[in-house]
Amino acid sequence: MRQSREAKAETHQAIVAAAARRFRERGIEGTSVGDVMQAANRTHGGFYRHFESKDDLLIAALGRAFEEMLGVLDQGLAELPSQHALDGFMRRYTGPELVQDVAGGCPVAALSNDVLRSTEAVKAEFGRGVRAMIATLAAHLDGPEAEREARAARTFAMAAGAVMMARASDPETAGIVLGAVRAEAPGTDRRIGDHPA
Amino acid sequence: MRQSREAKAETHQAIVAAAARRFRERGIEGTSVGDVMQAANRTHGGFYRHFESKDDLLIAALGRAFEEMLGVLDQGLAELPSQHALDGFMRRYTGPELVQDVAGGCPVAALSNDVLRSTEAVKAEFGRGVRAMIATLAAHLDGPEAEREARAARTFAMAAGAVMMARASDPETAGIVLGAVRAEAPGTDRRIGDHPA
DNA sequence: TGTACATCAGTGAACGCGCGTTCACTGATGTAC
DNA sequence: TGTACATCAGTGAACGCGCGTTCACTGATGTAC
Repeated sequence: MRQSREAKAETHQAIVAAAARRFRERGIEGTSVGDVMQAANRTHGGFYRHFESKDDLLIAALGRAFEEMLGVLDQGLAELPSQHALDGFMRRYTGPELVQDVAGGCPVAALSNDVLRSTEAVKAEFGRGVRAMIATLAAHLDGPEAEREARAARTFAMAAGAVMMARASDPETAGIVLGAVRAEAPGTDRRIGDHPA
Repeated sequence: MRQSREAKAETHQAIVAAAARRFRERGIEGTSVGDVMQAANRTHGGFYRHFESKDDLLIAALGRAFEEMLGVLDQGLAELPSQHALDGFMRRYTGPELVQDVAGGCPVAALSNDVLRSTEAVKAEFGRGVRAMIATLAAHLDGPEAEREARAARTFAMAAGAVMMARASDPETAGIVLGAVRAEAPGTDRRIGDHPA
């Protein structure tokens, strides 16, 4: 039974939304087309009316996941004075709420290793998301533009690296890593080799 | 034809060495037991004389990969004065040699997302490796002990995060991220929100 | 030290299973007149 | 606006394939005497 244009668009969105969560939660290879379609309350056969391949879906799902994450980021940064933007970001990004929510958390922290082994098209979409994250964070800082981007990129790299390491470790190790980046002097701006005051 | 104890030990090491590279290169789900055994010049059926399961092999392979990485780290840090240990580490870890060599590079940068979705036993082994990396780096710093560990953990998180993001992105984005953490003021010690001098 | 036998490392076929993708089919939607 | 027909969204069976694991078998190694 043919569905209306609206119904098709709804299905499309449901598939992308389900995929954006599943891919983050279970990884690319750990997520099957059937899983996604079931989560979207459809049968697997209809999948190819919407996407050319699983990779095609992955690209759409990455776009969606980054959009969601940029929303969380913007919301968290909205009311912060610029001198607290970086540590506000760091505290939120490495906090239990986002660390525990793999399916709804940052695609960088959930899928970097999977995307590494994907096609150039997937990496291009991922790179677009990474630059959007850095740009959004940088927009909340002050100082010369090139330097704001670099500071944003360093903080983001530290936050994402810490979350990935913590999630892949036992709880004790996770605590050490997250504690270090969240500490009273978490620093992403002090020169390497300098000693904290 | 039964093999001698020595021959068995040789086979065992060959399997672990092959697995340590394959898992990093292709991921956990992307690496089959057959692949590994072929790389070790054996047939797949003999695998279960050495390991109880693929997960059991993964644990051994992680141990091996961390050992290799600790060797690289120690070697790179050996002749550096302590005030340059962190930026020496950062430059080596984020340099093209290690970034491009996924199979022989850091297991954290290659497998964090895969391990995240593995069993507790695998995470425990991974956590052990992470702590060993941090401890080795911290041993080359000076200052109070707790603070050395925190600085080492922050730098390691930033380096690993940057490499993971860069590998999963298009070359342009990779350049931005790696450039930021390798910049003349790469800083992992300055307080968040401070402006560089 | 020599002999007889038990052990077991490694082989390669086979297992059941889930995967991505294809396909014939259905019937409601969209379109041409 | 009404009618006749083409389109195509969604269904569910089927495809070929590679996976982790098991198994009967082999013959050299290890061991008991």
